[in-house]
Amino acid sequence: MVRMSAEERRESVIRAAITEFAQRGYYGTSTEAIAKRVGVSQPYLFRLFPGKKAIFAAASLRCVEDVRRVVEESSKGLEGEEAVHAMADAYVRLITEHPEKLLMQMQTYITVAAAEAEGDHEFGEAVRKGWMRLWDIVHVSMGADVNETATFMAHGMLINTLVAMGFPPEHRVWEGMYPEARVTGRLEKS
Amino acid sequence: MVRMSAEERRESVIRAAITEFAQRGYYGTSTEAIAKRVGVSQPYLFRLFPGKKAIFAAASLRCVEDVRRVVEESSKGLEGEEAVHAMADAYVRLITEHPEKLLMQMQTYITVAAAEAEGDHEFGEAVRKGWMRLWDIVHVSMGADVNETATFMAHGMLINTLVAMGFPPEHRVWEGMYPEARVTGRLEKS
DNA sequence: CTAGTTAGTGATTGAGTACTAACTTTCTCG
DNA sequence: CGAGAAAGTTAGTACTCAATCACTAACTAG
Repeated sequence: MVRMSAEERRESVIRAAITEFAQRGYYGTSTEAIAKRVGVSQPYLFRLFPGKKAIFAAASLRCVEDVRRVVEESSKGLEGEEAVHAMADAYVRLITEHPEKLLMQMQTYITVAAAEAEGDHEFGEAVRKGWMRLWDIVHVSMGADVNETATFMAHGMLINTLVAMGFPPEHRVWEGMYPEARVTGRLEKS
Repeated sequence: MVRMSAEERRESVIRAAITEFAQRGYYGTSTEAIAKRVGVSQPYLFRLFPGKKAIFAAASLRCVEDVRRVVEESSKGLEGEEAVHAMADAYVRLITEHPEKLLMQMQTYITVAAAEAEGDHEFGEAVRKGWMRLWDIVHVSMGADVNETATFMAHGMLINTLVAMGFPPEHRVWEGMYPEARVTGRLEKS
């Protein structure tokens, strides 16, 4: 048994939670599954986080932040066409190497909707804030054209959807997408 | 108590299942919640469907089909710019009047990913087939330009995402979208 | 060494859940 | 009417899951 500081453990929990929640969603994921992946007893999660929802929220926000960071860093110092290419490339690489982050994003969107419907606006507010940070980064990188920004983000959402639905890279549905998008492959079982 | 034919009941179950699964996903929705909404005892669902998964699949596929039908009918006899406008308008009206169908679509995408990861390709195959039918309708309506088709679908996915995340219609994130998209409002608790 | 703090576990509980089996009610039609 | 089929119910099983409680093991400062 490896002892860690609470802060380090929380990090491990967040990473494990992303892969678990990504695959089976909030309700489909048991806290025991997360604990097993971390290598810790299930009750101990409740020392590190106040409850299951808090774990999900932490995983969600981390994911949003990861995407923002990757896109931001990829386009640093670039402008226009070059920036677009770099950002698209970076995003596709992220979700190719970490498909769980793609699914976690989609789980997040849906869960925001559910949370809002139940009167919890805090989670949604945080997610929207993270999204707008990403939006603004793309926006300035693209020369502050709202239409182009929207189209760029839209293609990102389409990539997410097609990958989630399991369209293989060679499928004709990928025609008409940024050519980089095609490298995106199948989701793996983990 | 109103007696119905099994076929009629199945229809009611599908409608109820869409609203329930849309909000809380596959695992978050109990068969009892669906039965309550239908106005029937919970075990009776298992006479009408072989199991919970079958109910979800029926709800998913119905939703995909609804979208396809609405888009197809809206663009009938139109071409190019006119068809685009009509389809966008029809889609936005559909998800404004039936927000549950928007969420159910997103639940479907995620659940396909989960099903594929567990070795069930049947469900995914059916969903992809439905999606391609929609794709092809849009494709021919838009004059068979793959880039435009992809961009159109992409904007649809972005609308889904923004609505799910709860961005209000007046939010600046809607700038740069088709103007029709803006009418889309908040999801309601039902 | 000792006292106190931090990291972690095992046992349990109470609520919920998908699904089955056996039974009852209502409709239909010769 | 009477009988079979179709529509529906009640009761129950076997199981899972988030969260709590009371406890132990390991580290650390004086």
